[in-house]
Amino acid sequence: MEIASKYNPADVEEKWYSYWLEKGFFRSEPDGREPFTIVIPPPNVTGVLHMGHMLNNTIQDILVRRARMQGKNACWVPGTDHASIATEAKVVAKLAGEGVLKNDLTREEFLRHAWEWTHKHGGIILEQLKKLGASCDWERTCFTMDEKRSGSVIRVFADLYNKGLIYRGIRMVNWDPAAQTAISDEEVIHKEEHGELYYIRYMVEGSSSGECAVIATTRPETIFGDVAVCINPNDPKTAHMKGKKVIVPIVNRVVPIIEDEYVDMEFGTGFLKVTPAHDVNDYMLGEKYNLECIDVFNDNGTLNAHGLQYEGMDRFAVRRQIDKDLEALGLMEKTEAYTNSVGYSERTDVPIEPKLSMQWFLKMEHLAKPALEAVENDTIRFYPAKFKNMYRHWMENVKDWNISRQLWWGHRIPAYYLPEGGLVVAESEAEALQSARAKTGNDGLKLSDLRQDEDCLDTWFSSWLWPISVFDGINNPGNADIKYYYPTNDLVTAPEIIFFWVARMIISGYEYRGEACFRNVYFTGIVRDKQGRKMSKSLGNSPDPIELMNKYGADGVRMGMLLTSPAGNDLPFDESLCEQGRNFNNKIWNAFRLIKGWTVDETIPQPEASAIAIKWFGMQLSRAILDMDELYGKYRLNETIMSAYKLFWDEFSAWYLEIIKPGYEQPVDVVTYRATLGFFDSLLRLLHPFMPFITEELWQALEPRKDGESIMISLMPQAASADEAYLKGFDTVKEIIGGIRTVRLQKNIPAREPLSLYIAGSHDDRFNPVTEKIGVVTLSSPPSAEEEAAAGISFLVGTTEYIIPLINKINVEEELARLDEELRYQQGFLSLVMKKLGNTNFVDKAPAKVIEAERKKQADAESKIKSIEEAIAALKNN
RNA sequence: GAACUGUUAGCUCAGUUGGUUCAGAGCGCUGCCUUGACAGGGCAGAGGUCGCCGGUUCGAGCCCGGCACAGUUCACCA
Repeated sequence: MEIASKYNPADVEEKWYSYWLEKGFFRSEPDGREPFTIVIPPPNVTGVLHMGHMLNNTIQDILVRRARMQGKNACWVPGTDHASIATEAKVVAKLAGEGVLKNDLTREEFLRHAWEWTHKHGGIILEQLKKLGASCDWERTCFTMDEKRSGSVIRVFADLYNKGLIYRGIRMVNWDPAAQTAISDEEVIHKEEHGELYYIRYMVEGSSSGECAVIATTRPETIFGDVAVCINPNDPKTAHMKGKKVIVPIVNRVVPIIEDEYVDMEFGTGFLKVTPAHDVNDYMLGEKYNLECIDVFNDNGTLNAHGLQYEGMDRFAVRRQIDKDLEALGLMEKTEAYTNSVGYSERTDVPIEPKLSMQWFLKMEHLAKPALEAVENDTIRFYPAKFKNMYRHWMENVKDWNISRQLWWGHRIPAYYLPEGGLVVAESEAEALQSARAKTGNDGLKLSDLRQDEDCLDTWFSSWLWPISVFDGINNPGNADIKYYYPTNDLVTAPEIIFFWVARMIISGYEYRGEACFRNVYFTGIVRDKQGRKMSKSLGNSPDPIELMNKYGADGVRMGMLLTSPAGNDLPFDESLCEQGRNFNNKIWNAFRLIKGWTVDETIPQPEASAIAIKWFGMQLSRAILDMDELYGKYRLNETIMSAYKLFWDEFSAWYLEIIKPGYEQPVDVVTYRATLGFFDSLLRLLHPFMPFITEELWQALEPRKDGESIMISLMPQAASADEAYLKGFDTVKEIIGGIRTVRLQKNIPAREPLSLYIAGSHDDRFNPVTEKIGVVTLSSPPSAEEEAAAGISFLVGTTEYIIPLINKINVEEELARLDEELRYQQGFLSLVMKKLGNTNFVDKAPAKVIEAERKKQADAESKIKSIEEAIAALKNN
């Protein structure tokens, strides 16, 4: 059989993915097995795969594939999110490119465009996940705006409204002037910004002496909304202004000086302009003193009629212009550089504008309680646990959630306004009409008399139901799927959305199922470039995942993503990681080539060394299985893969295969061959969750398989018992061989030149065939006392001295110097130990076990010193 | 401004209740190796005052206090 010396992923990946699909291995239906469920964090429906998705979905696939191989009924539900703001923005931009303005369209027309866009670009990302090997149950693919999910959202809204948890009210909200919608507090990102602090003169009314209040502000463009100036009643600096009135520049509005301790006496001049419509704190002052609220902005961030001659100009243009105009009027005292923090919209990256508007809110305090407890008492575990702090802090200070958005793309709020005022909330128009008639007592009421709320719901108001709604557990709470698959097991997501999504899912889980929505949450890190920058489209520093997979293979990239990404830590991504992954694939490939290249001779006996190697590797394998299980349990996946990596590369390839490898063109005995195939099979299974494609390819080629067989539905190998002493004995063999190799290198002795190796001291003979084969040595006790004393090169393993008689090859001076150095080190070590043992405090207070250990160190050191001294004497005698 | 987390080899990270040679792993680096699975490889090495200062202890990478630096989250005074 001719097998290429390099593994070519392109040849096999598509083949096996199609095979898995065709055989329905990803499909899951409720049955008698233990379920294992993961719901995908739904990517934006029109998004494309980026490195963050690669990491996130690789991890999910590993967890799902492992669970499946543990005999569980694994179900990974895929789907996409309608991403209200993001998608609407894309559609608006696309239409604008065609010269069509959103405002010129009716809601229905706009939604037609949006659906068209969604159908055109939607689901690309799910296709890309297939290339990664994602073993999702594609028949369960959901969309947050498909019929069942939409129904769930509306039902939940109505239910929470009926429970009195949803209310409507005028509040100061975060207004995004680009998207022209309100957004929640969580969607506001504060950024440090270097700006100016403007000192503006507000002349005192009726003063001829030019008396004025100088007000420091960062937002001069809001003076059109000024309705008062506030001072601290305890501030001597401003006390002389009490009771007076000042004139707002440009607007020439006369406003009172009011007093409130809210004003910080240390800041600026001690005067604060009060603009209730455009600042949260000012709004509170406005409420307290019953001040007028003058909104000076249009929804798009330009000034409205209150802005006088500035009407129609953008808020920032007005700021610059007003600076100049005030200067010209002599009312600008000064400006100074000032750094403050400004809220930006997470979606559109424009500064948000505090704005009063009518919005829908969900009361959170009561809902948050069980969700907080669940994480506190580890009913739901976070990996890493450090995120518990963040979660607790947010939950304990949770504010009501603004759930309405002034958008069209999303779930329209099912509230219907009555002609005579008031509203009803209902799951359908028919029900709304019924309720409206009941409420008004007017049976003649028609649907057209009702007006449905124009707003739609926050995207997260649909995704917070995801673990339930994908199993239709809202509409149909008793169905077989939800009963079987819920609660889900693991959630894999980014810490950035812990409040947006994770916390709210937990809340809805308790509200609608009365129990946790998942057991474990694995928080991935952020994928960064070598310079530590977050990978992003705008920076252009993100490699294209599809190209990466073409270059290194899906398995290689999966390995690369996993090798250095502990949970919750950022991943400094570098293509060389994929290279390492690819190299590992190649290593596995070539080990397979080696094994399959052997001819098997059933008549030859099994070499002793092979029998030892099989016994040893079996134990080593068991130990690795236990190790991996423990690491999996702690979600330390990078360490899990490293454990498998070292098992395959170091233990299996470098030791096991080297020991059992028959000579060139020699056959292998059948016992060893069968055992080796068995080991290889186990190794492939252990590696399968990480590298699904190459493991399937080799597993299929390892032995004849029937149609319908697959490594992905086989079971994980189980650990057998391991004899620790035997493993330790083998470690000693490795050290001895290392010693021999070092001597060969130092003395330029070819690796295959046979040598003698004398043993002076205790030695475990069980492994001699291995030592002799790999070390290319003949082991023996020194043939005579004379030989033992004869010069050679010696090294210590433990307290045993191993001597290679090389009298002709050594430089006595050099060897003596080396031994002398070693002797001094051991003597120094011994003296430290003796000092410790001579310390009565230590001897009195330390536990017996520790003292015993020190005594053993002493004995060992003394024994080593004796060996070295003997070697030195032997050299000197020659 | 507050809280939390972290600081161990060139890089990315392990290091359990303080106690055996406990100072580790992978990558990278250095040297040697060209026929026999694999140079996408083999073998052997070098590299660290465990951020700094103090304390507790017979004993500290690990516990306590302070400091420095970094990151994250929250809050925000115009």
